[in-house]
Amino acid sequence: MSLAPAPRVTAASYVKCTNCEIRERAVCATCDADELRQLEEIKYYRSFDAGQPIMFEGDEMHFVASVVTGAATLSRTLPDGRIQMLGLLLPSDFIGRPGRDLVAYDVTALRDVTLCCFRRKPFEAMLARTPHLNARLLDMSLDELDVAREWMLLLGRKTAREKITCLLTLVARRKAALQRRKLADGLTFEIPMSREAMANYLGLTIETVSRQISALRKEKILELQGTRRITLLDLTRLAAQTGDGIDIALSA
Amino acid sequence: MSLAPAPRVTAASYVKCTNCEIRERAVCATCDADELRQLEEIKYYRSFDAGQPIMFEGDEMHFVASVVTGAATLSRTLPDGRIQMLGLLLPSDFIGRPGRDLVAYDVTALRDVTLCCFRRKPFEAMLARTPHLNARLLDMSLDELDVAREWMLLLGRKTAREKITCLLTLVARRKAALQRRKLADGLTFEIPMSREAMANYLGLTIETVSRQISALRKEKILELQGTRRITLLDLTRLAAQTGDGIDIALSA
DNA sequence: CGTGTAATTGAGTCCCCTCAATCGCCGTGG
DNA sequence: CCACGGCGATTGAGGGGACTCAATTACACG
Repeated sequence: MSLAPAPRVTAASYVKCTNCEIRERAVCATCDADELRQLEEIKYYRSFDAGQPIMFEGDEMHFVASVVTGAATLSRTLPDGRIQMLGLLLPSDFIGRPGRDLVAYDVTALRDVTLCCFRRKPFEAMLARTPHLNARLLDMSLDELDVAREWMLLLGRKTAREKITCLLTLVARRKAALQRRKLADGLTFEIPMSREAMANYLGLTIETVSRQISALRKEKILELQGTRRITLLDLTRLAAQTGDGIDIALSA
Repeated sequence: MSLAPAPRVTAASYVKCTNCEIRERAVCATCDADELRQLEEIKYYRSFDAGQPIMFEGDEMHFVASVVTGAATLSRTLPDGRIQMLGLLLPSDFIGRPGRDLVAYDVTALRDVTLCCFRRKPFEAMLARTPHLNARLLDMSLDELDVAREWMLLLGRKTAREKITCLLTLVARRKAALQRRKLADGLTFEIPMSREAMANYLGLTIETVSRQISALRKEKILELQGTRRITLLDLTRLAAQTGDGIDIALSA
C-alpha cells in the first residue's frame, strides 16, 4: 500500500503572495499589504522544464518575473556560437529590466523552474508610484552588480584551476547557508548544472572543466558519486587554490 | 603679449547644481529644485591627480560621489597582484554604494578627476525619502549591470584580437557620440589610458596588448602618432574582428 | 538491457603568458 | 646642447596552459 503522490504546484495553481516562499527576499519583500494586493492583480505563474528557453535576446519583453523555484541562467551567444553565461538565477532573483522593450539576454531554464510573472507595463506603472518596490529593486540590482563584477575578476584573471575551485566553494557555501550549518570537511552536494553549463559559466571548454575535476579527484581533494554528486574531502586545500586567499574563500 | 590663463575650476571652487555640466545625466538628473537644494547642503568637491588612489577596497566609505570631469577606474586586485579593471568611470557616473559601510573596489584616478561628493549618511537618508533619486539611481545601476555583463562576455569568450578591437571601436564610438557625428573612416582620437590600463581592462598582459596594436598597424587598420594617439584607417575591417558581427560593432 | 547523450581521456596545436632585452620619449641636470 | 636616467612601450624567444579534434567510457533513461 502506497501513499498518494504529493500534490505538485503547477503553472496553473495560484499562490497568494502572503503565503509565497520567496516573500522575504524577492522584489516584493518590502511591499505592504496593499501593494501586495496590487501585485496579485498583475501576476501569473509559468513553469518551464529543464533545458527549455524562457526568453531570447531581442524578443519583446512582455513580462518581468521572480524565480519562485528551480534555477535559470542568463547568457549571451556570439554569432559563431560561443556562449558565455552571465548570471545564475535562483529563487527570489528577478528577471527582466523595467523600462526596456527588448530582452537583452537569453534566459534558459537550468532545472525545472517556476516563475512569478508580472505583466510589464502595469509593473512599470506600479514601480513608478511605489517607493518600496523601487528601493527593493535598487538594492537587488546593486547586489547583482557586485556579483557580476566578482565574476569579471574570475573571467579576466583566474586560471582554469582557480575558476573550478571558485565555483565549487561557491556552491558549497550556498549549500551550507541553505542548511544553516558551517562549511566543514566531508561536505556532499549536487552540482546544479552540467559540465557544459559549468564551462559556459567559467569561460572554459567542457574538456578543461572535466580535466580539472579529474585532477582534483586524483589529488584527493574531492570525490565523485556519479557525475553530478560531489564530496569535498579537503576544503582547506580546495580553498587554497581559488586565488582569493584562503581566508576569503572559506568565509563570506 | 599673451592672454591671461583661463581660470581653472579647482576642488575648492563651488558650482551650483543648476549650472553643473553633468546636471542632465548624473544621479541628480531627475531632481527638482527643492531636491537640488538638499543636495547642495551635503555636497562638496574633491580633485585627484591622474594615477592617485581615490578609495581602497575595505576602506570605510565616507562619501558617495559623481564624476564631474576626468576619468577614474574601478578595479580589484588578487593577493598575488593580478589586477582586473571592473569599470570605467566617466563624467556623470556614480561612485559608491548607498547602504554599505565598506568600499568594495579600488577606485583610482585614470586622469585628473573632479568628484562631486555627498556625505554618505545624509545621502542615504535623502535617498530613502526621495523617489526621484531612487528611480534615477536604479536606472543608472541597471545600465551599469548591462555594461558589466557585456564585459563578462568579452573577458570570458573573446580572443586577444577581439578584445583589442572591441575596446578601440568602443572608444571611437564614444568619441563620435561626443562630437555628435557619425562613425567614419579616418577617425583620430586619444586613448584615455595607458597600455597597462588597457591590459587590466581586457584581461590581457601589456605585451599582448602592444603586440596586437602593432599587428593592426602592420595590417594598415590603424596608425599611431606617438603612443596614445590613434587613427583608425579601416573601420570596416576593424569592426569585422570584434567577434560581435560587423553590423553590431558599427552601430549602437 | 540497449541506446543516446554526457563526460572523460588522449594527442597535438596554438594562443597568450613569461622573461628579458631594447627602444623611444621626456624631463633633468651637467 | 647633449648626456643621462627613468618610465612606458615595443619586440623577441621560449614555454605552458587551455583549446581543438577525436576516440572511448560512463551514465541516465526508456
